[in-house]
Amino acid sequence: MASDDTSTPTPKGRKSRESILRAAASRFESEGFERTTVRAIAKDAAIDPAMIIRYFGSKDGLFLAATTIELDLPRMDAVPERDLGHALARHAVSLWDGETPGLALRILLRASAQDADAAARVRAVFAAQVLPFLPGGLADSALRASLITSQILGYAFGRYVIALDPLLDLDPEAAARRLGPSLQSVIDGV
Amino acid sequence: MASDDTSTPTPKGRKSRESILRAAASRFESEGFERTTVRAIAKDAAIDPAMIIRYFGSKDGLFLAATTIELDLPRMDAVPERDLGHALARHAVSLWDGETPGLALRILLRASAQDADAAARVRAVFAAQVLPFLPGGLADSALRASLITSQILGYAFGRYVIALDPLLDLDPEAAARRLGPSLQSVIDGV
DNA sequence: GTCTATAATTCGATAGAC
DNA sequence: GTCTATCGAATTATAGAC
Repeated sequence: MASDDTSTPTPKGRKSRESILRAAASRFESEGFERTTVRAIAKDAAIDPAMIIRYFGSKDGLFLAATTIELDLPRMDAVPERDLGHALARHAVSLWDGETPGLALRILLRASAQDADAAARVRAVFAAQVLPFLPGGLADSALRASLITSQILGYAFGRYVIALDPLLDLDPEAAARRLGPSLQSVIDGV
Repeated sequence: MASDDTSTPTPKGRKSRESILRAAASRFESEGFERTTVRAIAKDAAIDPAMIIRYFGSKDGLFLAATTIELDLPRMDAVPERDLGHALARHAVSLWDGETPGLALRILLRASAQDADAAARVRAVFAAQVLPFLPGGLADSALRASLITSQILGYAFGRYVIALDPLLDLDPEAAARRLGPSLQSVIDGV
């Protein structure tokens, strides 16, 4: 996966670049990486396929650009330990929904089922997002972080990939209310 | 996806058919459907690629044959409601591990991230496996079943797809012990 | 039942004109 | 910066000899 990128400072180039990224993200989300063709993205973006390679170097480079995620760690210092599950649930539910960074996360989740690099990036995201919020001195913190990660991934997978209807019907607050106790049980468990 | 299948009653044909299925399942699990080529399967099975098409009609047909799952519903009538989470966890953990039906489930899980049909089959499997074991008269049973499904899928995804190290280190009993309380909290929740 | 040879597509990526 | 034309590789699937 080459990460270099032809810089295009002109306004026109920038506009094309953005329309490519939008089209790519949409295709990657709905069809996955493998089944998405550069040609289809180009058609959606009303741009020549050759331009995509020019801008992003390769299909892999485009994928990287479309799934670069910058996450801001929320402040949870003030959250009492018994409310951590619900706080994490609220954070996760809102994170995965919407365009930024939800879309990139959903793309990455789907891709991680086929690509080892994408899987490694998912692991890295969660290692940075979950572990820091576990109470200090908690036993088995790495395992608990993995269990919490699994639950959040399961929620996202059930909702956005498998499309379990009852999950799709949940609004964010209701989802957090349902997810919270299960996350909390991981923290409270022996 | 054509499901017809050239019947091959001869012993030699049967043996070839089985070696193809073994090789296919192995490839599908480790590389996913898209990146697995009929040629690679044929090479693993020491058989000509044309034979695979002859036996299974198409790559899709082979995938179907390799992921046909027959699940026996465990008896849980005698399990008290407060132990249901742990019982479900034990059942799920052992189901996903091993060769039968674990291998087919793991293949299907990976494929469901890319293929809508596979996703539908995963939904169907869980609808049949989880819903019947929820206590009668429980409110929001469809939603609770989906939440339980999500947790189990998350566990499987974290362990077998993303490969979260702390989960890989768990033996079946320890995994069930960790998973149980979280599943139970879905049953106990308001 | 098995294999050789190849058809028919499709894809990512490149070269080069404008 | 954009597009036309095309290359070269890889794939599934088929036809037909043995």
